[in-house]
Amino acid sequence: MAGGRVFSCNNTNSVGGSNNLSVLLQSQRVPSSSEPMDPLFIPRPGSSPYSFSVSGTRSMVSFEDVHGGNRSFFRSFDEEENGDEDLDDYFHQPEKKRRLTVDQVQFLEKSFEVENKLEPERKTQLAKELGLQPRQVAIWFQNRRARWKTKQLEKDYDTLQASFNTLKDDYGNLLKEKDKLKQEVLQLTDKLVMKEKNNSELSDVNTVCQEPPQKPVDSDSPHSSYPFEPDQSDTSQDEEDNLGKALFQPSSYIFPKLEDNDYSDPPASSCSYGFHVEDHAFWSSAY
DNA sequence: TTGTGTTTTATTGCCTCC
DNA sequence: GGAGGCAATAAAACACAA
Repeated sequence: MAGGRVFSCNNTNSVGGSNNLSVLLQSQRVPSSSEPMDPLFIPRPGSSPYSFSVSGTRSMVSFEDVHGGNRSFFRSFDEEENGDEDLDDYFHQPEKKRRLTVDQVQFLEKSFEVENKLEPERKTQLAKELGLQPRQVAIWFQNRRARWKTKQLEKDYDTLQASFNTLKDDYGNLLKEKDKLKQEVLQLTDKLVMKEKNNSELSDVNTVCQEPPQKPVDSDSPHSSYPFEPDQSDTSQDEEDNLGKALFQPSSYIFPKLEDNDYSDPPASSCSYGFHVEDHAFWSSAY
């Protein structure tokens, strides 16, 4: 193991330590689990740094720069438990990594919830309260922030995954909708073509059966191509004819043949649907 | 009991800020 | 330049199946 710090003071609570510790702490104020902690988690004046129960896990406490009170605290426990012969081992063991007690961790967790950054004052205070080195507290917060960040990343990943799936579904639905609409447009186009075909056949029959026009053809007349127009007063019918004519003039188609990719790149104006510029003018005047 | 994977504590080196 | 944060990593402690 790298590093030269010695946090020795091996206190393995699993050796019946919790019970002894409880006895030892009987005279001290032990908050119940339901008792709310100080909001900033700076323990009350006069309360002991060990005023929490140790719930029997295998945990150890290290304390390098708090030899005074804390060491004597644990010496009391260990002397009771193991006797003097263990003390030498106790204080001369090679350095080992020590887990914090459950309560120390709980304390730190609460404090972390309040604020995940550690100002020097709070660090010192927490260290004092928990009987740890300030550096240990700092390290704990650092590692805790790293764990929090990892969790957060996992959450973010899940969120992104979920919204990706939603978007994917939406896209699939839109594709289906697009195909459906495309089919509809094709059907309507066919219908219109058929209708126009019938109309023009009917018109041919009329031309054959009727006599030539009596009136001279006015070349300036807007209806010059329709010499057999009905009464001029019937403007509605006239407009209808013009509309039908405009719709199927080669230069101004309203329903162009749809190519496979004609939706992939929307036109400059998504409302044009393949109209020529002059067709827009026509529609403006027609309505 | 042991092998193995996971979690926790701690170090190191680099970076940023004051 | 020192303090503090972070990422990467080591290593001890722990959990658990076989």
